[in-house]
Parts: sequence; structure tokens; C-alpha cells
Amino acid sequence: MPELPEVEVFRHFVEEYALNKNVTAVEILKPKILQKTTPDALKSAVEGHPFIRAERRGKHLLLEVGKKGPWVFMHFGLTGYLSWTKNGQTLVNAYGDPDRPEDHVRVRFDFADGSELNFHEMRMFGKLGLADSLEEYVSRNKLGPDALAVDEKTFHERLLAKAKGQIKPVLMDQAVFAGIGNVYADEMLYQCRVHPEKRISEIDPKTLKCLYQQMVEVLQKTVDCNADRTCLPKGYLLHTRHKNAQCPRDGEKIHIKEVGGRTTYFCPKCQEE
DNA sequence: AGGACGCCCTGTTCGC
DNA sequence: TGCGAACAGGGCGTCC
Repeated sequence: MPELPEVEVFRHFVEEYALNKNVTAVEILKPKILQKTTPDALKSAVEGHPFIRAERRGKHLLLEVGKKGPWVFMHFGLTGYLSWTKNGQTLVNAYGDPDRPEDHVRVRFDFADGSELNFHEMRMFGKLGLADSLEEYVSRNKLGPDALAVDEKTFHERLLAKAKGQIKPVLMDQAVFAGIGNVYADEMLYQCRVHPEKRISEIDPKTLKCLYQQMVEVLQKTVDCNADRTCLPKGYLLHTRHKNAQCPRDGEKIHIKEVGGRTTYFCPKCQEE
């Protein structure tokens, strides 16, 4: 599921393959994926212009159209990703795997050089549409600062403003920090030995510092791995997201519990309540 | 105001 | 074996 690191990889991918080439056609194969725009409006805004810049805020990817154009935004839901094809043949997809099945294309951008950028989203939780500007989009969606761009002081301030809340749902609140999803929230809590339901006001300063460091480290390490989770350290909890898994640290059985409406994995021994 | 919860959607896995 | 139920899960709307 695309969280911040995956979307950052998608952004690199767009920079490498999809900038500064005129879009000759936009094909909307599933209009329902569009948000706050129509197929005609999207086509007329993009066709005849190149994408000139790719920016990311949290899990959202935004492509600037032309010099003064609007932006095309993409949110990848649970199963979204990008691929680049030429003459119907996949050259590469955003996960670097040319053999990945290329189905569930919802929107396709055709370029003048005969290549295509494909937006895939099997489960239709993702969205694609138009925004006037980055600022307009961020405020419309009430996105907090990007989790990889926030400084330590701001991190503490924003968490403590939610002092009564449980740590995990607050970390995942995109208005607090944009980009942390279920998997990486569990990971940073595990690395710092914090129970996911712990109230923020109950967390000591040393542990808060750890959470900041691990937020940056876990996200950055995953970006550096090109979002290939198998390349992450063996000691990471995210390798144990299945039933009857054992804690990489102490062998304890990993607990699975619903926290803030999301399936949460944690070690009951090293993340005591 | 803000927290809890249900729902959107579809491919896969599970259970009878 | 076969088919329906349950599950996965980010974000948004609704309710209290």
C-alpha cells in the first residue's frame, strides 16, 4: 500500500520518464476515479502540454502542467502505482519490476514520443484530478507538514497539541503529519517500544525524541530501498505482518489488534501498555 | 469540537 | 470442490 516512501519513488519515476514531453491524449478508462473534475475538463487542461514538475506532499503526488497550468494530483489509495509503457509494452513500472501485471489502468497519459504514463488502481480507493496550485490542494485536503520535511521542534509541538490522543491514530492523522500510514506507524512505534494505544501525554521526552528519529529513519530507509520492503533490516516489524508471527527482538508472539479502526501489529512484551 | 464508527471498492483468502 | 463470507485498508461523511 503506497505510503510516503512509495509515493516518493513514484515521484522519482515521473521525473525520469514523464517530464517535458507533450501529452497528446489523456484516456480516462474509469471516470469514477476522477475527483472534482470531469473527463473533458481533465483532457482540455492537459492535452497539448507537458508535465514540467513533480512534487509530493505526504502520500499525494502532484504534477504541474505547462508553465502556468493547473496541477494533476494523484492519490494511490491502497493498490495504486504508475507504469511507463511504449507501444503497449511495459518498459518499467514504479516498483522497478517490468514483469508486474499491468492491469487496472484507470487513467493513461499518451506522450508525443509514443510512450504512455499509466495510473493503476485496482481497488478504486485512489483519486486523480485537477488542482489550481500546490497550496490550494494542501489546504483543500487539510494536509499537515510532510513527515520527511518536518523538524523535530514542530514534530513535538504538533504531537503535544493532541496530547489526549492515542499515539498511533495521531501519527496516522494526515492533518498532523502527511505521509505516515498503517505500516510505518506500526514500525516506528515498535522501534521505540511504544504501545500503539499509549496516550501522547504519557510518553516521556526521550521516547518522543526516538519517535522523531525513527519516523525519519524508517521513511528515509524505505525511500533509499526504492520502496522494496524486502531490502529493509531483518529486525523490522513490517516483515511480520501475518498471523502467528514472532517478535524479531524477543520471539514473543506478535499481537494483532484494531487501533483507531486499523489493524495494528505490535509486540506485547517490548511495547508494554 | 472532536472522537468513534461505517462505508466505499475489488481481488484474495478462508471456512463450511 | 464450490461458493459465499470475511478481510484488507486510507479517507471521508455522519453521528453523538
